[in-house]
Amino acid sequence: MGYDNLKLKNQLCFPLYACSKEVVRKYKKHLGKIGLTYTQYIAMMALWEKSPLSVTELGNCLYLDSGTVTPLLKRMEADGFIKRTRNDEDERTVMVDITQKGLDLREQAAQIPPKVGGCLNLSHDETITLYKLLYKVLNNLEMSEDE
Amino acid sequence: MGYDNLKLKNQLCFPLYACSKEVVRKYKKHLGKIGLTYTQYIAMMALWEKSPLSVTELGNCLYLDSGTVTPLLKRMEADGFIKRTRNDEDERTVMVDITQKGLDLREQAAQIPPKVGGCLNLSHDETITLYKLLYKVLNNLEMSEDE
DNA sequence: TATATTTACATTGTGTACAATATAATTGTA
DNA sequence: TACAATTATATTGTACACAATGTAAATATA
Repeated sequence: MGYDNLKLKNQLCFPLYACSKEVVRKYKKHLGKIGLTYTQYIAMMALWEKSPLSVTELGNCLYLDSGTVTPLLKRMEADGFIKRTRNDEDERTVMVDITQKGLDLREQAAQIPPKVGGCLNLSHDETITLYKLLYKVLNNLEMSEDE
Repeated sequence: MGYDNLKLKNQLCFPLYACSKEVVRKYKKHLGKIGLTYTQYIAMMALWEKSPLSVTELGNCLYLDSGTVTPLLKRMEADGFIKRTRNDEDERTVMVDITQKGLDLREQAAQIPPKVGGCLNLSHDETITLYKLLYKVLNNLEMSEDE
């Protein structure tokens, strides 16, 4: 009985990948109504809390690189949610600020997490356990950058 | 203290999304050497185990829709890993088979999961717990298709 | 202070990912 | 058996996602 570790059922990565995709898909249905994609939504969450942020800082918060963040921010600026300004002190860095339109979105966005959370149907303990395990993996992966 | 449920730290979906992305990134580094992307890799896993599969069946296995699967399979066919054949009995369905080149890949692919698994650094119990919680969420999301 | 290095973003190219739509084959039904 | 409805796949358009590369500004060093 060979190749057991190549069965989808025996993978940890596959349910992780599929689960992430399905949760994001669920979010998208709600986010579409307020004009955000999922990636734009997590960018707004970072900015609602810590604006202004540089492009690099935002990318680090979200585990995204500049090839993703730059076009993402351009679309968000075109939609009027944020503003990008090149820093006066260091002309290399671009600062990202929220506009009033971006701030106004917060009220409606706050309704969404409980709706999606309800679909997951986990107990409080299960939620905490899953949360901790995910961050544990995330941290462990950062440790082993080299391999 | 408003909008606590909009902080990245308080989200479950965000570590899920980030974790999935980082694990896939880790896989990619190994998969590149054998000429596969991550999505192609999980498609091969499904096919190694259950080939032949129709496009729809494969899409269901992987939680992917035809807009993703069709171009994916076309690239894999161009690379010589699989073969697509329109079914004789039902001309609507396309059957996907593995080629010899695709079969030969299995040996090298089998080396990869333990390498990535090592980076996750979870105990046996933690791995089982995470696995079960991910499938629980995945199943619960399928139940609540409507909302 | 000239030059090498580093840093911060941006660009390019390839490959997903999915909603919405289109198309052709099959099946159900009057 | 015509024709409507369904099914299976493909196409289109938009938006990530990242590796590799490019570029300009800032910093370090001889």
